[in-house]
Amino acid sequence: MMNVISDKVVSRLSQYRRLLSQLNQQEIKHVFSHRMAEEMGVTATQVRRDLMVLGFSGSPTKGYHVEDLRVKITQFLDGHERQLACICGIGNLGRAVMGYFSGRGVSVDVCAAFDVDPAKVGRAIVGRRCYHIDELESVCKELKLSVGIISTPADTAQSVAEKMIQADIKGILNFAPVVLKLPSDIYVQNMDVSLALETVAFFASQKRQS
Amino acid sequence: MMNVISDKVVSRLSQYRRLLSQLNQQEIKHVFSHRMAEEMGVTATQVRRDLMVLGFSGSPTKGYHVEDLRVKITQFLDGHERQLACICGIGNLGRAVMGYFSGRGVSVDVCAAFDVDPAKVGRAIVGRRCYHIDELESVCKELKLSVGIISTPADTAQSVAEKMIQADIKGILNFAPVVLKLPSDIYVQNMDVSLALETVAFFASQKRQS
DNA sequence: TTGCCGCTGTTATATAATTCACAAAGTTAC
DNA sequence: GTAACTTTGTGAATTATATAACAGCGGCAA
Ligand SMILES: NC(=O)c1ccc[n+]([C@@H]2O[C@H](COP(=O)([O-])OP(=O)(O)OC[C@H]3O[C@@H](n4cnc5c(N)ncnc54)[C@H](O)[C@@H]3O)[C@@H](O)[C@H]2O)c1
Ligand SMILES: NC(=O)c1ccc[n+]([C@@H]2O[C@H](COP(=O)([O-])OP(=O)(O)OC[C@H]3O[C@@H](n4cnc5c(N)ncnc54)[C@H](O)[C@@H]3O)[C@@H](O)[C@H]2O)c1
Repeated sequence: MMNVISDKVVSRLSQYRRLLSQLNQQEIKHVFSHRMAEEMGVTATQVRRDLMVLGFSGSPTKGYHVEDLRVKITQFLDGHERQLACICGIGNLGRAVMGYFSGRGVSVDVCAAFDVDPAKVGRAIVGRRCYHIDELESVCKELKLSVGIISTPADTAQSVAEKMIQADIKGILNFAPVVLKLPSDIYVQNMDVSLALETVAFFASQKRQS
Repeated sequence: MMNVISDKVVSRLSQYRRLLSQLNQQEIKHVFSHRMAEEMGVTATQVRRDLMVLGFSGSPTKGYHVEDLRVKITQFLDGHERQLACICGIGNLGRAVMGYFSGRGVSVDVCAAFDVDPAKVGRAIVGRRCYHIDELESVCKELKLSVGIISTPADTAQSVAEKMIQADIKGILNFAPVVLKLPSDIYVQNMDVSLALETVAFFASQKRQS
């Protein structure tokens, strides 16, 4: 079994890559861990530690080669093939997400949309055809999608997730405010905006008193 | 200084409250930690440990009183007054968030919107007037807002955050894919959807190989 | 050359978060 | 009444995560 890696490290690697792309555009060839750390709001030690998992070496005098490191991270994160995703629930949020990730050259491409609303099914949403949720399995298997995004109402999220699993999807990004009950071999990340907002509100009101 | 509490605990408390509201609607009066744990996908010990910070006691025979606990959590999280928030950047994502949190009876109310686009400023967005970003300080101070949501493009997020601080905002929920550089007395939570999606994609592709 | 200097890579340590384990206490069975 | 359960509350142990510490190396100044 492959050496286990925490999702925090993966997330930071993804952030490093983003930063490296920016540095690349600014024609910066080399960068020190301190610089990366400062831009990302972490410590230099953390940066070096994270990069250890890649087996990528920098030079003590020049730092890390920006483009080489970017490529190395991309190889590590994306493996070989580009990742494809689908999204279920093309409401207000779903449409925004779809518009953001569809097309533009980011590393994950959201290439299929699903809904149950007859007003949406069959029509094109931000340039992609919207399928009926019943077509999920066939479309996903055909396109070999491995990632699903749930932006349906909370009460349908569980059933949508189960349909995704039927369609061989292995990772889910869930915007619905529910805890999905799924087999442990499915990776789930919740993006619960309400929870996040309430957490921010709590600390904001605490800071207010001081 | 008040005993420090981690954001993870705050977030879970908020989730417990959500669950308790549901149980309340189902007319369930008492609940055991095991039940709550199962619904939330955590351990029973964690539930009890989290509830310790409230100083709320359950009964070994009946468990926790649903409504009393809900009220206790609400007092703890919201303090006394209802929290008010503003949102800057009424694009695709901002409009969705605005529509979701404006009005409906959740604990945080997004009651003011700001943008720079002349096509939006002055008009009503999902029932609320959209102000120009230059009015941020005066409006926020007048309404005593303490929370800000950033959904502007990445390259303007830092300047928007600084304007929020000028307006006495103490907590920020940031959707823009940048690390904000702010004084340490401002609480920031990043909702980086791209990072989350890439993280999910990574683990999905890993599961695929096994 | 020689002796610093600043950076990387990595081990050791510290802190944070979670789980284990169990005493205390109410309930039920009989 | 009391023995057997069940669950809470919480100190202790464990695990996860982040920081500190430092050896090793190459450049550079004198
Ligand atoms: N909009 C926000 O900013 C926001 C904030 C916090 C949480 N959320 C959560 O995100 C989710 C989506 O929010 P939204 O505002 O876009 O909701 P929405 O009501 O605008 O959209 C939901 C969409 O899902 C579709 N749908 C319903 N059942 C379906 C099914 N079984 N299969 C496929 N599609 C189905 C509906 O037809 C609709 O188009 C909700 O769970 C909501 O709680 C949204
Ligand atoms: N839409 C998504 O699903 C998604 C996903 C990941 C990240 N994001 C991030 O969220 C942010 C918003 O995304 P979006 O899709 O809504 O973008 P958008 O371009 O649709 O909207 C941006 C809005 O911000 C306004 N704006 C620009 N400068 C401003 C300023 N200085 N003050 C106030 N308003 C200003 C613009 O007029 C526009 O209305 C971006 O940073 C984006 O990277 C969005």
